[in-house]
Amino acid sequence: MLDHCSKPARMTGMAPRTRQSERRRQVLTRERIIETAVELLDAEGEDALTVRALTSRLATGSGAIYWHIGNMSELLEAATDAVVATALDAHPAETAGTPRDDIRAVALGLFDAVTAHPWLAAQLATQFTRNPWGPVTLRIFERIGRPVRALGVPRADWFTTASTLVHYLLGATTQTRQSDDTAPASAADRAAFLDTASSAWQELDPDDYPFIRAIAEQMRDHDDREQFLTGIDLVLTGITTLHPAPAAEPGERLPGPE
Amino acid sequence: MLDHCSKPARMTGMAPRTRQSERRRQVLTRERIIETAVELLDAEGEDALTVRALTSRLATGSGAIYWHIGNMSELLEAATDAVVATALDAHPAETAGTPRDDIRAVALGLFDAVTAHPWLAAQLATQFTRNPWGPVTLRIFERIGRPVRALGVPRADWFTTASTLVHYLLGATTQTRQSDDTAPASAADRAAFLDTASSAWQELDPDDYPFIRAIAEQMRDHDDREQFLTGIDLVLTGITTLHPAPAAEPGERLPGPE
DNA sequence: ACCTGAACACCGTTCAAGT
DNA sequence: ACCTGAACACCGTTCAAGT
Repeated sequence: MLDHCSKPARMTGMAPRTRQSERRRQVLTRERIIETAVELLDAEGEDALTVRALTSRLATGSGAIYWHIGNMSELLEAATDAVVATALDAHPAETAGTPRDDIRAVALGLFDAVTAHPWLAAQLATQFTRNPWGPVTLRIFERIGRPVRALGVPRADWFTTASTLVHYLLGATTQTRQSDDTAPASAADRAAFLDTASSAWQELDPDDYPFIRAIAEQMRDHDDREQFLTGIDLVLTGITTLHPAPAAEPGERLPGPE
Repeated sequence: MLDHCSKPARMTGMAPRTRQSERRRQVLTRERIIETAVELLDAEGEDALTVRALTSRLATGSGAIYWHIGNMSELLEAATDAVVATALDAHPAETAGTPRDDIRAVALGLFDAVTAHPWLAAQLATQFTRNPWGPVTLRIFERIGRPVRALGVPRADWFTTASTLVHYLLGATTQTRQSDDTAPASAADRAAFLDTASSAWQELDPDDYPFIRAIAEQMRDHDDREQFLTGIDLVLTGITTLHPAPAAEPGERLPGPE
């Protein structure tokens, strides 16, 4: 008989077994803490997620939180992972037609998640740098990798190709938003922001920033989502140019080598 | 006559005028604070940069810091910008031959800076998400944009093309490193890390993570720098495929349209 | 103009103690 | 096993006061 739990917060993915049917509104679980964290982040932004705020929302003490969760950055990771998971599940890869569509679906899922949860961009970036092969990265990588394989990319290039796509994806989703954490920008706010930025760019020193000055108007008129998809297409073009796909009927499912 | 400085920390790029020749070792300036911040970050990692640590290194009070600097995140931005600036200056764009070489030079400059300053990856990511068009992004964008233009990309696509490249670049540099902040990983540490990660991947559920399992060995044997450059080439291939360059002598300098 | 440093209003985390 | 909540060791930032 092993003492399976003398130190807390270890069994990461496992809900504590419920003996009868417990009123879930009352029991404190890891899942409930994560849920509440996401609510707090959505409602009041990243700075509002403190253990004190959690304890008051959950009507417990800080010790209770730490019994379930380990520490704050673990909670942030779990919250990010949860949101990313549902974002990716929103577009199940099997549904779409071509591998290209699958990749676009994953990309748009992430993009929409970031606009729905303004705190997510910063957390994705943090997760990605602090824990490059943590659950969040792994999840995205897997979802991108499958269509990369189906695209007909040779096995030896799977890792490199998927990495490139994921890197672009993370870079792009991560820059996508200029609102502050609490108030998702309205369309008007956004236009105003782009307008002032664009004007500021035109005032830059012509010797230091000729290129920025040259694209100032383009940037004012650009649409983030569209630009995002164009970038994906550019990377996909690179992939299919370097690794021309084996001939196949359009819409047919490619199993990929091996 | 205008009172140019009733509120502090406003004249961002301007050194306070020195009347005679002041012993610079003694005067506290914005630049000296930034320098010290970088030293602190390099030596002890991101968590070690506190205003208390700064005051003791600089032998002042916290108020002195705030007279020059505004707040902590402004300091972080300035430190990041300073390091990025010298990283990009290490490979002046004019030196290299083709636009492709210029782009690679910028990319490698950033890559090397991130490995030399382990805290930089996280800060780049933060700067990029919190302040998408701040000085750091602008600087990189300009440096990438010039060769994009020289590549012969049509004017209408300058912004989109440069964005894609920058997004990939940031994503890739940002994931590049798994050491903790204080101890840059030795080659052996790195190999051990990749080895355990690779093994862990092989243990993943075959239903949930077939792709990750399939690339586990590739990832163990991969080299970050090489993978980084391969990604750049892939994106460049996408660019030149979508926008074939006008014919020109190899090595000849293209001014770009307009 | 520039700097001091005590004080304020927070943090995350721990841990003896309860049930 | 699970939770309480006071206490600890920090933070960034402010501001009256000095020169």
